[in-house]
Amino acid sequence: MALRSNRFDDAARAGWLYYVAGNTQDQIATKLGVSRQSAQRLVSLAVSEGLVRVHIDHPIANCLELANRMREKFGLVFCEIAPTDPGNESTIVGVAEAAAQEIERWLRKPEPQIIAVGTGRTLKAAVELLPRMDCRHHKVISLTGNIAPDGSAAYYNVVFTMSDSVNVRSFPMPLPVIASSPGEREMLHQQAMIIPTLELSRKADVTFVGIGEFGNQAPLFVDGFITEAELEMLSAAGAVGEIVGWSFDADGKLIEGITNDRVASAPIPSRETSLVIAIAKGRKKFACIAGAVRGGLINGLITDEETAEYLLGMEA
Amino acid sequence: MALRSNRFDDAARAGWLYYVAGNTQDQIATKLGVSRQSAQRLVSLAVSEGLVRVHIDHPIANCLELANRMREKFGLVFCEIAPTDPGNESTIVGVAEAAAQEIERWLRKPEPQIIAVGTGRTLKAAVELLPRMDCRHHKVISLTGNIAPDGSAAYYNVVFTMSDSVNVRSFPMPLPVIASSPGEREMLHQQAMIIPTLELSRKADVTFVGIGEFGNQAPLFVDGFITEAELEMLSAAGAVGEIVGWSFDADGKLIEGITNDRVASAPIPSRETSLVIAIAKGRKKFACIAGAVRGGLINGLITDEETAEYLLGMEA
DNA sequence: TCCAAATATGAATAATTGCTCGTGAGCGTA
DNA sequence: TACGCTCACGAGCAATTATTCATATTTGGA
Repeated sequence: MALRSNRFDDAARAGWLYYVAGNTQDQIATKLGVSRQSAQRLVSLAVSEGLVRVHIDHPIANCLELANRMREKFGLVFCEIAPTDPGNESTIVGVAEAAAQEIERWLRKPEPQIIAVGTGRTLKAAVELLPRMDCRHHKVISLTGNIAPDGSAAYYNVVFTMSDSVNVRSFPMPLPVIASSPGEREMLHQQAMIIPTLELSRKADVTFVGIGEFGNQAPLFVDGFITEAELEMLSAAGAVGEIVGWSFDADGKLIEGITNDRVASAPIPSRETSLVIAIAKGRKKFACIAGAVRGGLINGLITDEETAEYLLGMEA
Repeated sequence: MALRSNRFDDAARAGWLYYVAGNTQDQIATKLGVSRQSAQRLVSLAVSEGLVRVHIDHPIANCLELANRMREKFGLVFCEIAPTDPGNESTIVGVAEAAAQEIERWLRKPEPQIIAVGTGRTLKAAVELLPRMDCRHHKVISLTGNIAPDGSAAYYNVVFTMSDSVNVRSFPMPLPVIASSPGEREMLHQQAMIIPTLELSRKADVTFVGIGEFGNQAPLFVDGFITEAELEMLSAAGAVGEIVGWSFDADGKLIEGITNDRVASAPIPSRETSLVIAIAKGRKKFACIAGAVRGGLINGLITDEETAEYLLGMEA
């Protein structure tokens, strides 16, 4: 441990000398008394371990304008657009960074906040970008269960990742994501450990969720929360996307039955009294993001230029 | 203007693609439709214009420990130590970054704050690092006059620099730094525009100041606020440093007379009721920083490892 | 309209950075 | 002790980035 933290210390120092003080790796090597290659490794370790945080302090005009038009067209309370990296469809680093920024903004508030979180790859990436901070006065509530179908801890659950860097009172949900029957879901929700968490989720000041798409890459299916048969039934019933397990159609209306009568997640908090911010981008998600905004399942959105342009281009 | 902002927009986008999305400059050139050289220039423009902000999210153990020992030894309420770049004595980028961080922390507070600021190169560098933000609810007060001896605006005044990026209610002092006589100083302080500003400075929640050293590089002298004769008289009287024009000796006691009876700056706010943070580092400043902490002229300090080690090594 | 100064561009080249790979030290195990 | 494994190290080389310089192109005046 001492070794490890010493290594990180060196990495941080190398990163500082490189990015902040503007030394070359050669100079750093001399100053730290290591070889140039080692200095290079320290710098790259600092980057890969997220010790080095970069952000661009300039509002890119196109992003601002798209955000305004999005708020206008879809009546969003909050909208933030990150640049798109053309030709790199899969990178989520832009929206993750923007989301981290926004989550941090909430965490910095001195008044105690109730922050609810869903799941998802992008959300998880965002949470990993959070700086170390001490926020004991806030509460972070997971809207969804953290038990994977095989009984292990669900990988894309976000609450635990957050506690790596942020000291906050957290309320995970020791539940599966989708119960085996409506009755079981009822029973689970009666548990003493769950009731106060559900209660808190209803009072969330702000909620951050991902949006899962349908299709053969559907995260609900890929992660094993639903079977292929259920996936097909849901698709046949018009499902295009899902938020914390609640499947909805192209108009953002929740699908009746199938899996929705046994989703063990808390309901999406009210958009009347709180801000529900979705973080999602990319072509595969166009339809489900469109559904979520159309149906008012969310009133905040963090996405990228390409997605915003698609959403603004489509029929209202 | 459109061109300029467009250029900055491109630079920001190039910087984003480079530092955040991790593209090479070649890829950026293709994506932005410019030559590789132009892409390189855009990236470097983004850096030099401060559009790219880097910071290290890892507490370097040695810096933390030094800060603790500083607080202990000198009874400081606040102390922050930035890494030293060995062999680059002159760089102030480390403490400037740390200071910017702390100023930003105050500016982010939702409750209205009264923030007083002094002058100095390091403080100015720190303020230039502030991100764009909207803080209409705070007030920023200059403790010192902003009129240079030749009648122009004093270059190292900080309030105007701050308004470049931060939208805040600012209260500059349209005064010289040192009046020609005690009587003139009295008269100036009776002006209707000055009285409320002086009043506010007394109620500051936090104050950020630089510390000027004496010697032939003394900023007070170099910037023409005092004559060579005055500099020598002050030195002979034991002056080792100066905060917003108030000269003090090695024990941090204000010098009597000479220039101190006509300094037109507001007094340094009370350390009983507010936090007075000095930002200073470097060998030339060892003596004056030591004086300021010994005499309790300040109760907060942002400096670097080398300076902290010197201060901790000396006789209390 | 024309000229001069300032500015931007791309080619060439120099400097820096990143990667691969072979070596050897450290370490646990048979 | 010998063996095999992992891992950090640095040499060498490939890739990327920064700078310089000569040449256009724009801009602001007369």
